[in-house]
Amino acid sequence: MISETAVENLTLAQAREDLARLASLITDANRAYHGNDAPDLTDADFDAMKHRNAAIEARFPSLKRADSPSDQVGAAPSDGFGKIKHDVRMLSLENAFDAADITDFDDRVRKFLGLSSAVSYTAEPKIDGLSLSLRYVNGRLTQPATRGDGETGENVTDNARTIADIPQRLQGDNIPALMDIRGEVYMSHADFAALNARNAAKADKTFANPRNAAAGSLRQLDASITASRPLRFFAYAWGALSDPLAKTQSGAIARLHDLGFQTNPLTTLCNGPDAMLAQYRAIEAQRATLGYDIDGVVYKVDDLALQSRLGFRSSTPRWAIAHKFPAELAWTRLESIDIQVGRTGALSPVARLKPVTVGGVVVSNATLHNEDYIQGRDSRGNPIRQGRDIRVGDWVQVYRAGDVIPKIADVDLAQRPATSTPYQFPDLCPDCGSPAIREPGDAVRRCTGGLICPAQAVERLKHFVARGAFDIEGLGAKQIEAFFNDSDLPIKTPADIFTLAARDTAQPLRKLKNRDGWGEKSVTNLVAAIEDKRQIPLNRLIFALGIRHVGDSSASLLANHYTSWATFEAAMTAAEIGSGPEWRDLTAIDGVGDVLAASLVTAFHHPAERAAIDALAAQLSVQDAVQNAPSDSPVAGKTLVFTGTLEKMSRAEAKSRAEALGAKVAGSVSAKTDLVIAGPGAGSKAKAAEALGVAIIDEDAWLALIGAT
DNA sequence: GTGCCTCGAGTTCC
DNA sequence: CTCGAGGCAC
Repeated sequence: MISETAVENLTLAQAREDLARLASLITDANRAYHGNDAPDLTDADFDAMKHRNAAIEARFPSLKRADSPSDQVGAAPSDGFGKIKHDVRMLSLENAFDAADITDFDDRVRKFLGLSSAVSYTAEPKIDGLSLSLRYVNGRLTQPATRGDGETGENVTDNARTIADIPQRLQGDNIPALMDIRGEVYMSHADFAALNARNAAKADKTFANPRNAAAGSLRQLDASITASRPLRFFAYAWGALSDPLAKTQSGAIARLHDLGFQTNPLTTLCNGPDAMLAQYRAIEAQRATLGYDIDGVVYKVDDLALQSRLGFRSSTPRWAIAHKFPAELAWTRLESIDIQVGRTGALSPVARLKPVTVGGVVVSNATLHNEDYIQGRDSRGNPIRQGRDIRVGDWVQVYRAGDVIPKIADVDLAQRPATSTPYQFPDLCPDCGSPAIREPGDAVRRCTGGLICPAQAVERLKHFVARGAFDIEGLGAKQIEAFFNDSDLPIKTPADIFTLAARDTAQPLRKLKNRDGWGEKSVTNLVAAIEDKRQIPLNRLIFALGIRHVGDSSASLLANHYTSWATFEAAMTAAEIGSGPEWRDLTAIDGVGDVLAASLVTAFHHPAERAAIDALAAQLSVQDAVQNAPSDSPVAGKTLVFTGTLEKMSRAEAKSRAEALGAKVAGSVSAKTDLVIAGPGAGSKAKAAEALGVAIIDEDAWLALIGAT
């Protein structure tokens, strides 16, 4: 696909056409790469396309497109970086946007800990860069990794070694044998401006903002290029440590500084929310003169013992929060409203905007959530945007929520065309024409077509191959779309994926390798990737089915409860909604309520859906769930029930501690309960425990049991 | 019944 | 990342 007319022989018109084609191909390939989708192209093909694009641009500078791929950040494919699994996950932070969010945060912290006195927090600027985890073994830098998805990052060793702020070797005594030090790589305003000026002079690509410049520089495959880019680093956190750094967050930061790291000089200690908010205002006032980008202030509970008691929610720590500065805003025109159909049939309106730059990024789409949101109301009927509705043709104010998702903040009624009419939300599915119904009390309107609706079917398949589900390499969203519409070798249901190779072999013509852009090699790879997933853990299979209300976490609950596919499938088949032993067993799972249970049972009783599930299961070898008892704690694997008032810690804390030790915390006492921890005022649960002969201990005995003081 | 806390679902741009 | 809503504690 790259062998075309030599660049020097191109006519102007051909060149223009070629640039447009290359721009789209390269953009798609970049997207596929970064989205972990199908790698449609080999690196060699990708490089060839970029070279051709650059060559044509060099010969016809006037034709260079506004969206030229040579200007795209992060366009370099970076196959050269190895993957590194973080020992301790790199989490994100909960966000706060106003003073009330901060006082709420402080209230939650104190409530969780059962403290009425003030808590001390560190406050530091939130650097707008990219986070990096640096591993030091015996004081020597061994392995710097990017954040990645939090679980697994990329090894950027050579690049990180070129950053002056990152010590190769730590200073001082008593350096822990193993340390993962975390912080932010960033570029100063001055260095960013100089880099762009230098690049512009060389007709090289310029960067939209310092963050992109830092990210692009760190991801260079050639470390000498990274070395020529002036990157900096602030240390502010840590992962795995063989010895603690200090007893407090502020002490640990001071220690990091002593070890030779740069730490942010604006880090201060605040006693309670008033001091935190004062520091927020102080940092905001200095924002313009700092010389580097920050996007808010981060507060962390100072006492590390309290941090560890607070622990983590599924993806954020309870002991920290990011107080974000107000988002950047931009006005543009709303050109049209499109409706997308999701895998559950949800009709989601999307605003198509006249492209506008917001916070250094060109935005052309924005989410409109649902019908009410367009009309200017939230789900409770309260006005948003002072109740102003959104119409096609309006001037709208766009921002990027959390600096990512474009949303519409406001509408300029003075600019509204006199002819405009309120947006009419469709009541038929735009894809299959089935009625789209809004259940009472529901915010979304859903297509009732089910598997009949092609949009729903495709979205379900995309979910099936997504990360967390089957995660089949080389079979991403784009390939799913293509196979769904393929007349020779269609994939219409999950089972079709696993019969693909056999169907291909059965054909005399072997269509697979003759698909556009496909060859022997890509076929072998795809077939191998599919075979690789024929063995699948039970929880992944349950999640992949795409049953409404069954996400990642509920799928694991179900897998751990039923252990095997045979047991699970039999229980779902036998269950009746609202009654019977299977229903009671299902809804007794902590975290499974009536709605989720009904959704599961309905799916297994629906003839077409059931047929698809059976056909799929027949293709697979499902791995039983392994009960993991990670700790040797006496409560590991036990089911506990707390009742009455706990005096030394809150209920939430007791639950999270017990779970960290491998115990399951249930809400009510049953024959499966191993132990009841009863505080003063325990009533019916303690009685039930006595009746069932379940062991009962008091809070002090419980604390002794888990070795807490 | 009310008020948290989490999870699920949908979305954008790199 | 955000919103809605499910699930559970009080």
